Amino acid sequence: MRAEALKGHLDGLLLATLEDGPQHGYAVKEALCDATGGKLDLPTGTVYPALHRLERAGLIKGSWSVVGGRRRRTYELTEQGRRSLAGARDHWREFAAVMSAALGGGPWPATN
Amino acid sequence: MRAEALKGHLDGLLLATLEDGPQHGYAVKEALCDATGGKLDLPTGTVYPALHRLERAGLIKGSWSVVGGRRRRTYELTEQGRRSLAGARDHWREFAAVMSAALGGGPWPATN
DNA sequence: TTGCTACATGTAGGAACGCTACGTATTGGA
DNA sequence: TCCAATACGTAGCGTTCCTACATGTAGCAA
Repeated sequence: MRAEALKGHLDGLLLATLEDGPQHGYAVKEALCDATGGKLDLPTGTVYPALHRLERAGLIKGSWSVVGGRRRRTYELTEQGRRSLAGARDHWREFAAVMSAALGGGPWPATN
Repeated sequence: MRAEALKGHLDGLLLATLEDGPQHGYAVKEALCDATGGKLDLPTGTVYPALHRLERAGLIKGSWSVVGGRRRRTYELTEQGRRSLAGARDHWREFAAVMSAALGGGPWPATN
């Protein structure tokens, strides 16, 4: 996976991962890895700053806790984050349509 | 269309536009705009530097000419560029699959 | 008890990319 | 005469993600 390919699309992925319930950062990273069959194994230096950015933007809300002697920062979607996620999905659909139209080679890949 | 969304995907679009035959920069920009129903109206400050980059990378080859009193730099795909385009299509398919898997909200948008 | 791995969070610095804003020049229509 | 469309270009900026490093706990194996 090219490094730059993700640019501008990471926020939506993080928000989507938090849609099913609150998660701490490391769990979000693992969930994304699992959901994509290991194809999206983000470095922590990518995940944590992105979560901080989302929190500053008011899209997620974090709170500290301690589980098993390890401190955790658990994040949950805010109402604004939920709206932003819906927007991200719309934008992705439009972007993917534009890319497929311009890139050619078949309108849509097989659902494999 | 978000500004950052395109990052890392522009090269493939430009190469795909040149696949059907040589084009000059401005025509490439127009072709992309047409192919996407005006949704991808790239500024010239994006197109020209990108073409220069592709030429430096050896993926396209440019030559000057004058048409109607206006100087043009016409670009055509190199063999390496053709291979790169095929790779870009593969990468896009994989990236789109990963995004759709992680973003949720339906596996693939309708083919509209 | 030493060492390693997994878990869990964080920052500093850098590289890449696309955009904004500008500049230059010609053609042709209002 | 003025402006839009055509056609090319660059400088500088902001954003983003990555690499590399730092910190600390828990648990397991040697």
